[in-house]
Amino acid sequence: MTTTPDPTTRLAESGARVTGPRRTILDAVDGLGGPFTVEELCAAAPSVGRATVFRTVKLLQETGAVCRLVLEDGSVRYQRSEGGHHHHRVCSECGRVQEFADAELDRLIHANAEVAGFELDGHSLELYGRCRRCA
Amino acid sequence: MTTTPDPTTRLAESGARVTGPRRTILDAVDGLGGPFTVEELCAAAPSVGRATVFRTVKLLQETGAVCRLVLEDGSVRYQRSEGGHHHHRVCSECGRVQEFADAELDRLIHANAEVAGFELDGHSLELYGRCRRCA
DNA sequence: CTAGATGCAAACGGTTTGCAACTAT
DNA sequence: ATAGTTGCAAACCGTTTGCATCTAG
Repeated sequence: MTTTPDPTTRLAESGARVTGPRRTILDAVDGLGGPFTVEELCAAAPSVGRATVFRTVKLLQETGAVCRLVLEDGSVRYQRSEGGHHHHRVCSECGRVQEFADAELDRLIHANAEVAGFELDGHSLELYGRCRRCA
Repeated sequence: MTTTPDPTTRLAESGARVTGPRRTILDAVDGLGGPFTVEELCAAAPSVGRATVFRTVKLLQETGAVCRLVLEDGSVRYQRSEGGHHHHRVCSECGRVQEFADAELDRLIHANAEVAGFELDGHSLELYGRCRRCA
């Protein structure tokens, strides 16, 4: 199976420094567990400046440790990620978000693009509803 | 086939008034043709106040005459829509966006949710790449 | 006639930036 | 030693709001 280096390792490997504030933010992300706004992350890591939180979230997105997700109403949240290509199931009840991959779905998406003569670079798919626990 | 009332009719049917500014905005939307930002729409309808443009875009979204779309980089644009459930193929080259529906894909998405015990309310799917003309 | 719509300008919330001080490597 | 990182505050940008005026129905 694919190795999923921990966020700190990812940072180092991407050439970024592993600093105090960044560790603090990574801990806060783990602590939050679920999807979070930058605002919430700031609250969870009060010792770190706002600008640094924004900069770090962007950095973590680039390294794949965190992924951006767009809720049904268009608002933006982030969440700890295993990285790689995946989609989301967003629960409108508890707010939790499941990552999932579905090769069959991806295949069909590629087929759809092909038929339309569309040269596919990427795609995003988000499911909205209630998770097993909340349904 | 499904009747797709023109935007003006939609407005009237939804109980909203058909006013001068709203007509101006609808014309501007048609004039722009492709996806647009509110900023661009303001420029295309300079006689209408900014706030009204925002309010009207929201209104048009609600009536389904216009749909919101999220680009790969997370930025938001709007575009004239036929309404109803559909997905998008976004061309990164020319910026054009094709609406499409794909029953087979929708079926698979529902199946995916079902297997996961997820009670699906809705979903969004956006394809990114280059359209036939640009590829 | 009157509820709904408009324009303006001010307020807003989230995000970015310039810069001088700091620190991981 | 030095390029990368941080904190702060100010700037920014897209969007919303309060309010007095106007107008479609």
